[in-house]
Amino acid sequence: MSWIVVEARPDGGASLHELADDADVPGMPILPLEVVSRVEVPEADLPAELAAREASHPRWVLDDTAARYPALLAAGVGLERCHDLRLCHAILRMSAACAGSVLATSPPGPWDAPPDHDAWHEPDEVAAIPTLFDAVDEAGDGVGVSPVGGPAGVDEPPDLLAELALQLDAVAGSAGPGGLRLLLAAESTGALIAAEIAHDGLPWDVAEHDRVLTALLGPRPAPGRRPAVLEELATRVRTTLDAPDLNPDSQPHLLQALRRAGLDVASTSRYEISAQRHPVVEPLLAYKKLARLLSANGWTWLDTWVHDGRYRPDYVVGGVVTGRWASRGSGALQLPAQVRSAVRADPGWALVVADAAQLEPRVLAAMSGDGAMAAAARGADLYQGLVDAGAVATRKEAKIGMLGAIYGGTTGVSGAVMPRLSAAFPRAIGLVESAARAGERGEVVSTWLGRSSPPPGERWWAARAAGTGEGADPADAADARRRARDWGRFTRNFVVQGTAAEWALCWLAALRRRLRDLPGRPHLVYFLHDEVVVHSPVEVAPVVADAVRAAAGEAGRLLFGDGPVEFPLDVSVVDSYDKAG
DNA sequence: AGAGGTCGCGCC
DNA sequence: AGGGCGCGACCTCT
Repeated sequence: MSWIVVEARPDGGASLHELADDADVPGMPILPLEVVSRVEVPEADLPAELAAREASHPRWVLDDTAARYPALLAAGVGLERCHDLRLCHAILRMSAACAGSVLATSPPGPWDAPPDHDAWHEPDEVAAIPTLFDAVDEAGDGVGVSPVGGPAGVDEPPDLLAELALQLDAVAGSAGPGGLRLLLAAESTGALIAAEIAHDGLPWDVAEHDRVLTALLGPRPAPGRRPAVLEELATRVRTTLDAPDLNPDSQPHLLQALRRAGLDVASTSRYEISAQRHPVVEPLLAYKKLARLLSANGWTWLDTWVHDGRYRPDYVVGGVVTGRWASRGSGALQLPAQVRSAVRADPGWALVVADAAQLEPRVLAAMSGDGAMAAAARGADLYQGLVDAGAVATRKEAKIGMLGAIYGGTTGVSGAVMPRLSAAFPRAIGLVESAARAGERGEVVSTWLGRSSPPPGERWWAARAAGTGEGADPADAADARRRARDWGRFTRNFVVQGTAAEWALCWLAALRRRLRDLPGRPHLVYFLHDEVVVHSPVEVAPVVADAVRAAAGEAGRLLFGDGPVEFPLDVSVVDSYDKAG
């Protein structure tokens, strides 16, 4: 076996050597060739901005970035670019653009198996993440370097270069090779970024978080006890409902007590309760709000997820069917506004917080080529632009109408505004309507770069068969229609949400590259669908803010060329996250 | 005791 | 009367 040796350079890059199998190089991380290879990827059809770099920079081919890269980072090695075979395989298997390829038509193989997280970590080891030296020591029997898809030593290790060849073939023969290449590059860079964010961590002020909790809930109680403020609210709820033994955390009992007290509710949801006029509403809603804070982001969360002043989100790149990232364990994508003041830059550092304004409607305008909507999106406020264009009367109508168009809203204000939007912006609305109709027929839809939606499952087709035709039971027919509409809402949203996710990935990747050129090592510390946070030395922060904007422009050009749609950002330089925006 | 389902709600 | 998620609490079933 030959080995690739990755050697950290002082400038933060890495160099590599190929070694004989008995080589022993103390202090250097070593990976077997089957796990990581340096490969030059053909650059045909890449946008010019990428192609120039593609020619001169190596792209590391990894079987699974999430499994390999943390150890590299721990050893002080950063990779500039990679091709993640696992993530790219998943995209290409599903993509309608290469449905006829060998890759897509082969029976399921090891690259289709879900990643085995247990194989990455040795729970009994002191270090949660195995070091590369562990991998080398145990490589002889496969432990620690087990490939994706099967127990070590049982299956043949997947052949990385063979898989790469299949993937490149699938792309080259596809209907949209340029888009897919960009998508695969962006997805893979996302995998690098997710690991880098986990490595660096989001700076977190535990004392400030504790202050917030104490101010809202009272001092931290003994384990198993309610904080004083919550207990007080619970008592008020019990008294008001005349239910002395009520546990307000129990939905069935709470619903029972509410109905007995005369409230007209069918559930205990905040929405229903807030519509009632009753003295219990105020303390109960306050209770629910604070109980949520305590259970989701209270002291237990703090103890579990924040260490040494850093919160380390565990992102799952490609974890959502649309291409959005998911997260694992700590609710990284649901940090409530209440605790954002605890996200605090280190002394001498700042947070550069940026979010893309009305990203999804802008993406829809760009991908549909709707000139009228693009013109309305010229300013910083797209919704006001729709009003100024005369399409709708108020900004509120514009917002609800656009969200309805993207999410599939048909009732209320949303449904009422749709005909006017459709008349004013026929291509944009036509695109989402067409995606909805395709989904209702059970067809696959695709994003701008070529990520495809999953087809409906067996139950969907069975329900459709049962509900279609002359003699169908009316109940079956109604069920089939409902399922069709539901799936149409999913595919309608898929094309927009998925393309927005692609824009965001390109934005992240472009930003990361720009940050590498700046002094002081400003680095990404958080990502949330259409928002990024960069931790930066204070004196570099203004340049970082420029880089974030420039990266947004680059993302727009990468996806849509020099089209008319702009992607403005709201950028803030702050010392804590709550001050952004 | 533990697994799995439902609800409710946080984020976009 | 919307799309996508993850998580904790409770509850039920095994």
